[in-house]
Amino acid sequence: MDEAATALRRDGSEPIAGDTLEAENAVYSRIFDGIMDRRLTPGTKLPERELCELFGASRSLVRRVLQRLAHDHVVELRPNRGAIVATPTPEETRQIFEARRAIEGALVRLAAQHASAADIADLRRQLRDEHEAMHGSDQPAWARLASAFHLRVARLARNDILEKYLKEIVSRCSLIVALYEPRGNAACEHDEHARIVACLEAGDGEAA
Amino acid sequence: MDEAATALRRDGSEPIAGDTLEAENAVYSRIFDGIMDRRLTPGTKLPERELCELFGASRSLVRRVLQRLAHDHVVELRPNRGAIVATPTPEETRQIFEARRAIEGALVRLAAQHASAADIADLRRQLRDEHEAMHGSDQPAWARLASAFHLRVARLARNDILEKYLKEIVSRCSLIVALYEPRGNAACEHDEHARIVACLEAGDGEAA
DNA sequence: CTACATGATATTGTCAACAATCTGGCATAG
DNA sequence: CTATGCCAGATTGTTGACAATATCATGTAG
Repeated sequence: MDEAATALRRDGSEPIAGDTLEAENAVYSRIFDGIMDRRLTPGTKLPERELCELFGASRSLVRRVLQRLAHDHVVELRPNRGAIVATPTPEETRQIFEARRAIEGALVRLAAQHASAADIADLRRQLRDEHEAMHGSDQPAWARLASAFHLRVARLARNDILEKYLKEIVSRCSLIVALYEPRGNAACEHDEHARIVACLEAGDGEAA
Repeated sequence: MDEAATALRRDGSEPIAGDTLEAENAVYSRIFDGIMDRRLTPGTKLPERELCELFGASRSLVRRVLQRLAHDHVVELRPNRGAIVATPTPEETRQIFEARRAIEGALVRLAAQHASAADIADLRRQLRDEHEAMHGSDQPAWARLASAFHLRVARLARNDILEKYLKEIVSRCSLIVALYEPRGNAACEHDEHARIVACLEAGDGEAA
């Protein structure tokens, strides 16, 4: 019944220690990453006591982290009934994809304006890793790299606000694929990524 | 010294009561509105004790509200030094306007797809009020109506995510004009609003 | 007069006990 | 057999006291 605990133990991280703020961010990240990697799937209960023991953290800290995750729409906070990993409804799913399309489009346009040669080189290197992982059998690594690609392009846009929005939306997409695609099928094509890099290099932002 | 308290008392609202969650939302709204109306200006301190007494709320509730506002980037939470109304830096200002342009563009496109005749009628009515307020001398009302217009268009897009993002960004814009435009000058033209409505009616979303 | 240390006060951060609410099993009635 | 009511245990929500830290005035040395 300690589903969350066993899932969270498999992340190979260090125990949490140090400054309070540091610790809070660490707990946040470990749960967030657990969701991104689909070790924590939609509907999984996140009992406070369990998280406290697992991370050696106080209840108030765990509580703050859960509220942050709730604000990011990655967990759902049901009054008096505890937190669970969020399960997007079909309507939410539609809106999430729509919003993603809109924001990623804006980001790519901005990235095209700001990208330097070095940035493009980094991106190509990333692309090569992705290619290898795709042909290798390391499926989870593939998925991680593929979404990292999107976030990297976002960073090139030099707009922290839109970047943060995309990060939030990507994490919600992760919930959706966990829900509706039991087998982790390819979400987006590798070739598309390559084409986007080419367009960025040409400074053509209209290739969204 | 009770700058925040005096500013917040001028909102003509009822005292807070009822369910805890309800009360939390009420406190959140009153502070948020205070910032939107520029009664609370950037840099204003928001001491916990003062807010507790003013709203008759517990410290933990006030604390949660401040964390929410901090997550919205409307207040800044300085460890051990309390909360203040956020003061956007020039770089943040640039990013905020850039993000606003991007998101509002996406929203208008979507609104054009979804808007019904009744929606357009509502919008025109809103526009008329705005027009009156502009020619009358009620400057604060004018500002409120003008930003309400943007949020109404956003609602027509039928995308809660992008709508929430715009709301966040609009509130940060409010901070910016409070900072950089001591006199509350016109932020955007009334005629532009009229043109946008016309484009929506024609179903032409490319008029951003 | 300025700069810096010092201590009293005020404010925020943390924790642990208590209260309120939900969960799940069991008994009972239909 | 299903449905309903109820009780014990577990979980979450809230409060108030205490600890840690910052603020500000005062005093002192340069």
